[in-house]
Amino acid sequence: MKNLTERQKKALETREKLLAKSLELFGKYGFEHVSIEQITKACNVSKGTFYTHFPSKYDVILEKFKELDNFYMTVEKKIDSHLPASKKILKIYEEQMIYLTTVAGKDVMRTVYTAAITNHAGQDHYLISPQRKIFQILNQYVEEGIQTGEFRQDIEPEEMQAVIQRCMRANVYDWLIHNETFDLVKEMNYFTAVVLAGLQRYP
Amino acid sequence: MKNLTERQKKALETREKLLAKSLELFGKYGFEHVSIEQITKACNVSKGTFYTHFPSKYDVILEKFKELDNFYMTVEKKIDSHLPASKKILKIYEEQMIYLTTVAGKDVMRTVYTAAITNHAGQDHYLISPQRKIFQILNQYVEEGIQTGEFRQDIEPEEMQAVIQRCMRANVYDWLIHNETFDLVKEMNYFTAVVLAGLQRYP
DNA sequence: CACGGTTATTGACTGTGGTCAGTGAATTGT
DNA sequence: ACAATTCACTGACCACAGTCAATAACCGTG
Repeated sequence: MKNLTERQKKALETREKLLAKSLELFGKYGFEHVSIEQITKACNVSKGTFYTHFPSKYDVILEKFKELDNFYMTVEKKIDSHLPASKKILKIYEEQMIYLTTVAGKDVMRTVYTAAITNHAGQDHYLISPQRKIFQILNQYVEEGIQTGEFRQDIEPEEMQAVIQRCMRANVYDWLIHNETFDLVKEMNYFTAVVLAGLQRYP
Repeated sequence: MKNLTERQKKALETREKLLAKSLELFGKYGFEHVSIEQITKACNVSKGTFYTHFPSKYDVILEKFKELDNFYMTVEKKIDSHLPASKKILKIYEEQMIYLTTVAGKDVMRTVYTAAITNHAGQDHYLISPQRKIFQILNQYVEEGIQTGEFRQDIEPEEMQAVIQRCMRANVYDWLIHNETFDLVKEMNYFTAVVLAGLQRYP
């Protein structure tokens, strides 16, 4: 990490400067009210430089979004391991939604969820990448729930995991398309509770 | 409808021509690979003319999408009124998903679902408009299910309706972000079955 | 018919995301 | 130390969605 040439260090500096300034301006004026020119002028570099460091305007946002995933490392530890799987899932989703509304913000999420749809590259979007920590945690909870007999036994774990994950996107998407008056934390709790009831073995 | 001046008839003709040609080209090359110039040139009108008839490129697609809603009028009649509410919901969703994949197409839906997110007008998008026939039908089924005691009694009808509607968007959205190998009809059936199980009174 | 108002139409223009051939300074090889 | 090469950086350029002042064809009214 430290064996960089002078030139590479300069380049990295430029990149960091662009990244920081981009996020600052996006935060201040909103993603689509900030032009690349505005960013590069504020950093005293040319427009082309932006594109040597980022494939597109959108990728800056994605970078921030990916970084957010680190957050889940800490959340996992906050969850009491003795809780039943369904409670763990509800809890981690609640924490996530609080985070999305207060830290990430609607603008970042809007951008990510839009880009996932208009993804023209061959492979799937990061949004559904199995690499994401949040999915690894959730998948583990689901398996746990099946093994302890808390959840139904007639559904394959992979399918149950897909259902749980879709559940998350459903609520975030609805949050994004509703103008205000949509309490993401509350809605997520409500919706997920219903889904979890559907996954539970009847008592 | 017939008391139109010569001029208005010509204008309407232009509009129809633009609409038809747009949809033809979108179908052939994909929404974002067709430019407004391309459309207007093919219709022998100027670029500005397009914008006197449509607020934006996207609105042409929305027009088609709205028209699709007429489809539900006929579907409703196909459903056996003696079925339990949950079966009716599953059935109408199945019909809808078949329609979306075979008639509407991923490109149209992608456009609509993207526009719903990036909606900057004050009001909500057509996608969640209570005016939509499909929602009126679904809401009726839900109320039916509550009244007959098929569904839980501890959830407000509005909330249950919101859950059912979100269920639909969840599956369509996931269909849009997955590259191929996503069977919308099957996934919808699966997911909705779980949600309906969660809404049912335990036997 | 004539004339004033209406409105569909035009196309040059703007703003913006993204491209790319060219440049020169840092780096590497000898 | 010098030449060859790499690559961060430049800015003119392109494509395209959307705008708008000007125009001309048409309309209703006297």
